Amino acid sequence: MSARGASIRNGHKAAIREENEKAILEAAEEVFAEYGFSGASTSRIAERAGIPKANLHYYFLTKEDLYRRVIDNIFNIWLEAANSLDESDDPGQALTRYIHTKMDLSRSRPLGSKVWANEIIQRAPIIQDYLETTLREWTASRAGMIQRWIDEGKILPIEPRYLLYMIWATTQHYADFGHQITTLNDGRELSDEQWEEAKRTVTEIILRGIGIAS
Amino acid sequence: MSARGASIRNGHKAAIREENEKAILEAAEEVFAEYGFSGASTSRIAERAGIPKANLHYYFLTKEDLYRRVIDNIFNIWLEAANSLDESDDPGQALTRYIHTKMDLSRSRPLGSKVWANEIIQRAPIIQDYLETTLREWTASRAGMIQRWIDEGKILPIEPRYLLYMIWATTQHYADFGHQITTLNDGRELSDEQWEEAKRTVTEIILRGIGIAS
DNA sequence: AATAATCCTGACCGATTGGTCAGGTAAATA
DNA sequence: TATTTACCTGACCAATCGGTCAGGATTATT
Repeated sequence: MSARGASIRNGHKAAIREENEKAILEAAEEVFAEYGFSGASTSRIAERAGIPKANLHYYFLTKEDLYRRVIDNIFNIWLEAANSLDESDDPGQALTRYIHTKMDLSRSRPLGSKVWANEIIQRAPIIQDYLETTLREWTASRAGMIQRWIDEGKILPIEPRYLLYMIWATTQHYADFGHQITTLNDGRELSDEQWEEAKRTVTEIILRGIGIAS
Repeated sequence: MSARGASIRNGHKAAIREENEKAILEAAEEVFAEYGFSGASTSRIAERAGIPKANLHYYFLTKEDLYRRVIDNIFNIWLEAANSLDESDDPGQALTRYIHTKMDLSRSRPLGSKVWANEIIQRAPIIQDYLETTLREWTASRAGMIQRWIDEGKILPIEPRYLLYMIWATTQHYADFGHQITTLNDGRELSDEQWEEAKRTVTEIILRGIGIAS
């Protein structure tokens, strides 16, 4: 236990801190994803992290502190993925890359998407400021980019915002409603092949839908 | 109070029962939509319904009973809307009607959509049997219908299930993520005109995306 | 070896949870 | 009018909630 990875580089105490915070944050993401902020209990999070509740409160003063840390992590991952919709001459390339990135994220980090969904459904009591600053600016800039594609005749005239919402909705659906999709797939999670076909279908419909031949 | 509507037809007692159950169910839908099953508290529901908590437990034995009634109502409304995707020769007509119905439902009954979303995110602890019976059958039948359209060359070959998921995701997004959409609309809810444009955009992209010229 | 800093946790706190119950009030029935 | 039935609720219950705290254990520093 005392000779693992970070513990050598950072000293024993620092390593313990690192490990425990990580365990708590992972457990918290699970529980917040499933039950939302109010429905989640710190004792359940502590139990899933394998530590006493009092120890959880040693690392994170309050439930809200912990929640904010989880949301921060998710938002940063989301921001990174958002950059894949970059300024590009070719809307087909840019949108394909963005949709694929978001679909991959829905598969690799479904919990983050669920925490976000819960937070929005509850009217964003914690992250409203994110929505009004970072997200609003990002959306405006990307909507402007799409509008330019329209003005240059590269895609058909559609309201850019509703296209963005459609991409968000469709890709995140595979995370947030993953349980429903699994159930409708006879209880089995989508296989690699099915996942690829879903990505292809989603991308094709959207690109063709805005007038890009694939 | 004693001379209103149903009270005349059904007697005073029956009218009281009707009114109270309705008030409780409406309050419950609000609270369950916002906080999910575990996060919702019966005292909060009772308070919002304007009655003492003990009276709520007179009409609904347990929190789960009440939740089931709310879910039942929502599922029936959903089933009714689902029929708008009927057997039809013309996929363009059928899908347009279905998408419009689902969009209208997202606007008129956003709470129901949110309760459903919460339930699925929590892995459907209560309604798993619905998913495995009614929803599974409905989906299979509709997927078959879409496949026939493909076989007849009426639409492009895409996996029917992923088209259905796309329609569900996109339309329900306007209910579940309504707060985010409002925030990105400078804090104002979508106007009638914006709503119509959203419907039009969604319908156009999907229909064109599967090869139906509009 | 002594001291300081950090990690850890059982026991506890007041508040809230879902739910019960005895007993009261009002309306329907006889 | 008398009696049955249904509606209503303040007070209460054990369990759980988020959070605190005193004090022990371990590691780092001097």
